[in-house]
Amino acid sequence: MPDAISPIERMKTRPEFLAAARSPSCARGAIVIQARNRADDLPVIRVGFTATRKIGGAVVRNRAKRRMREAARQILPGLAKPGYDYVLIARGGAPTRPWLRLLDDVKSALLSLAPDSDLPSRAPDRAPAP
RNA sequence: CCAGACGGCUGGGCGAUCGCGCCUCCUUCGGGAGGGGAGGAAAGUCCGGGCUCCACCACGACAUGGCGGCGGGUAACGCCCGCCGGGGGUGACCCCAGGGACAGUGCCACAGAAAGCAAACCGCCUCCGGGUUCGCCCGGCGGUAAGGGUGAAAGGGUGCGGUAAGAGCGCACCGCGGACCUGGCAACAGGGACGGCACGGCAAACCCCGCCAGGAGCAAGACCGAAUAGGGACCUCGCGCCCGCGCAAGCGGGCAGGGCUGUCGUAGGCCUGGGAGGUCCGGGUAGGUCGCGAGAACCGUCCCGCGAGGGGCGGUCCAGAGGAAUGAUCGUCGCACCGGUCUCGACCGGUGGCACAGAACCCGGCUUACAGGCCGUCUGGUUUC
Repeated sequence: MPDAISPIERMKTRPEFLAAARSPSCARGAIVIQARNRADDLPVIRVGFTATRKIGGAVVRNRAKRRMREAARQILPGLAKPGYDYVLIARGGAPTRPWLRLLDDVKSALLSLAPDSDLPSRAPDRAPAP
């Protein structure tokens, strides 16, 4: 059933990111995820990645984006909702966090942001790994 | 073997499974196959160029900024090489903004009498006058710069002679200036008649001299080009009344009408005297394409040169993104660290250990960052033969 798999696209322009920034977010471990219901009829899932200069230089930022991109490639097809935009923001531990823990962070954050869960209250930030 | 100096290289290896962007080919348009995909600094953006557009389109002058031993290399440089001079080191070697102070102006703190025309604070000495306890003391006209003291620096230094005391006053050596000679393309080096010491330092103070520089930058710039709004031309429909010109189309003027004059009424002034639809044209925004990688290229080799480098021949094609690919995970080996065993050199186990760091138009440099490892040349010391 190929029609059940929604296409995943990349977000590229600044207005898209700004729109997502006003949406509910959830911080888990080394990442923060913002989810926005675009409220249009297109079933596509869109993803964007952000790593600010606060976490390091170009090497660290690129590494964080690559790991988030790989994690999104593995996790999103099962947990993302069609018609939504997701923005993954790297926190300090994103380049060095163990890979399986990083996958757990993404899964957990996506489940918290699922539209079924009432109360979009932000979960308290889990303490970073020791 | 130890310590050190200099130059160069490297920047984890192999494999498996997924994946990314680019190019070529195939395709049943779902995709598939193949190729190639970060650095020595890609960094800082500090110099020099290429390439674009703008300006002047010739050159010069001025201003501003930079550079500054000499010769060479180079497209060019503030870079590099060789040499010279000065300084440091036992040495290999390292360091130096290293033009001009008789073109001019200015400054030299503190201390000191005096800091640039030379002078004289404490002193020293002849002579004159006075005093005297006969050691000398006081005052004056002069001579002098040896000694003292200050300073970063006090108008050559040491010694001998000389003198009333002194003084390049004379002499020797050293230092300084130096016509000229020799060597060198030159910076400069060696010698040096003679001069008898006259000429202090600061140009990273202004300045002078010589040389070099127009400005902005790939978000440069070129091409294609929607939608919407606005501009122009043409066509169709519409266009109250009066006057003038005209056969007509139409043009001009006036009035009505509309707008503005904060609002309403009245009066006045100014502007306009109109609209709708369609087709086409040009400018131009979003967006797209180019610029965008075969070159001051890389590899090998030969020749020239001490070297930087230059030349010949042969071969190779080697990243081109645009919220930005070049990755993720695992295994194994290597290295490091920790723990244990022990036949002291290995073995076993563990590690959330393995440098600095990511192309963005492209080259040549400089500077800065960098775990570990490798190679070469040389110096000093030590041991053995």
